[in-house]
Amino acid sequence: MNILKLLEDRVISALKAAGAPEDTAPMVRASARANFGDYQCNAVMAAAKKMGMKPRDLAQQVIDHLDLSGIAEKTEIAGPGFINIHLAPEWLASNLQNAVNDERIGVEKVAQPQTVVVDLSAPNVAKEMHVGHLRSTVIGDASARTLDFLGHKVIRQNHLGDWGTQFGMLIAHLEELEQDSQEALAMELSDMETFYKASKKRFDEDEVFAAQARNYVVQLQSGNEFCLKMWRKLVDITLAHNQDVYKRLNVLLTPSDVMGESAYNDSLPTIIQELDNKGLLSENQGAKVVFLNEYTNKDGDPMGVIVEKSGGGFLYATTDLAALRHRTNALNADRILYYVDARQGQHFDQIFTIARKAGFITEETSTEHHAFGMMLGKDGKPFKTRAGNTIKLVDLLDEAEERAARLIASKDTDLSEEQKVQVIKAIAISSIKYADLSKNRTSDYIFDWDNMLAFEGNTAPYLMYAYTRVKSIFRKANVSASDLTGKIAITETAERDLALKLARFSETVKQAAREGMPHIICGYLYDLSGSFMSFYEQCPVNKDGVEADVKNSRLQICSLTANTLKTGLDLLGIETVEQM
RNA sequence: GCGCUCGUAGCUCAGUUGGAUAGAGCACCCGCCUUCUAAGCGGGUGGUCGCAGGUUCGAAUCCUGCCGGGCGUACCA
Repeated sequence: MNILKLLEDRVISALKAAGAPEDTAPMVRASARANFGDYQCNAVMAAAKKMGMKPRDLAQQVIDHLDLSGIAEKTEIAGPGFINIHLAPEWLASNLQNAVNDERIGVEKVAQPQTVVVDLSAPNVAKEMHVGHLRSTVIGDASARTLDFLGHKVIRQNHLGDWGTQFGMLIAHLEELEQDSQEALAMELSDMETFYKASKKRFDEDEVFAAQARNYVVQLQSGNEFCLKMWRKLVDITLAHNQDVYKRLNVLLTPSDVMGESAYNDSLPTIIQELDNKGLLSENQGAKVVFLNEYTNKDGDPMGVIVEKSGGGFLYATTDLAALRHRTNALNADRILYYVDARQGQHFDQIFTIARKAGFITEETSTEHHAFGMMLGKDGKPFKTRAGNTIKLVDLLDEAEERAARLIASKDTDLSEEQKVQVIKAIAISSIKYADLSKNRTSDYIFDWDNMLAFEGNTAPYLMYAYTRVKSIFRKANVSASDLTGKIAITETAERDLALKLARFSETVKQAAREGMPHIICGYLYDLSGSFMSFYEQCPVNKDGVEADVKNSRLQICSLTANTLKTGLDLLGIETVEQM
């Protein structure tokens, strides 16, 4: 049950009945503080202004027409004309009861499912994934999971960087290694960064090698079989590396989601042709350019986007246009979401504009660059290691596991050794992911080991811990959630607070899906966990003196709490453990 | 130069798209484990929301101008 939607519908009716203008938005929000009720309507002040009425008079008329019987126990006017809605505990209880018995815990699927293409991760061939890939991968994955949960058709697209001039030197180096030393070959390929750097070194230092590398670029692009075979090898090795990382990160990407730059190769001339047919193409200094009046360059002239180089090669704008066309025509996308660095904002603005003009996407296609900020060092400057490199993703994960292991060692637990290993992994990976997911993706973020691998406060372990506490109650109670029957009653403040939070899951998930912002779910789950922790302290379940019906009621609240936490964490791609 | 973006507590971040007294975590201080897991709970200290104007019933949020950081600004991606 989406409470927000329900209240909005009722408020709209009441506003209409009170004579408010047709386009008046209901403006129902969760109340800022408890004494303002559970939800508040902020629409009256603005509407009254338009109508030339006193806000409080209009508010009274809205309340007179507002039918919330059985839902609210009290609606009142406050301040300049707010309408505060206090939900009835009985209604909260019955709402909760429905969710307990619903396998989707009260979250309806959308009425009109869309086809949503999610562009995420996009690592490069022959390079290690580094921390810079974390946001795209993890946030994109969470958004995809959330859209999928709501019933949309989600198509993940991993736009792999698998094409370009660097493949000449990579192929030449791979060939050398295969002939010279199997040992060196195995070693370098176990860490793609080493291989890449060795190739670069050869290219810079050896003229003969460099000439061969350049030759191979041409060969590869003209479809030479040997070069293609070597190229394929590099791609496969990289994909295998990446797949290990995805698996470790609990990210739902597979090799079948890979649609790399090379996949659009053959359609690039067609793109140019179609741009030309539409009259969008110009020639400038030998290059083929689309000029856009919407943007200006340094000299204040219309900005040109080069789609074909003077030598005849294509650029990433061309590839991205081909991808847009493919996603619209072949994949039938209603929405296309790009989880890509904010630095490419202008690039996406441009290609979206061109694609619309060229008809590669329709008027209805929603193209959204879900940008995220850069990673900065503790000094607020772009992040680098002492050696000037970025941190490899695998190194980050290793460090996290070491820290988690130290934490577990310091705890007095009755976990088996086997369980400990599992818990360490779950906590380590979750902490890293949560550090990224819980922040508003649009701003830059400071990379700091301690911060990223924190285990207290608003972190994944806190949420996971809340989950284990609920599960612990069920172990002690010695019942399974499915055996629970009887009426839920809400009497204590902590129960009411928890019930309200549980009821808000639906509206939260929908908002997060709409905006592609998993941090909204994080904030919600943290809030929910906090409410549960208070409930846990104040409302005993298994202790002596708890009446049977109270115990039964609380167990059902616990059951829904557990399911909501698990579901919510799953939408974030975070695993739960039963004990920790 | 132009464009985009950010500036909120000592630090890291929220702030429901213009709502009421700006919220969390970390750090610091005080309380709570013979009672369902203390990775926890309760309480406290800490703010001129970069600065100055403007818009209006109402601004951290919108507009303008400054200040400061970051990014982008056609033949890399």
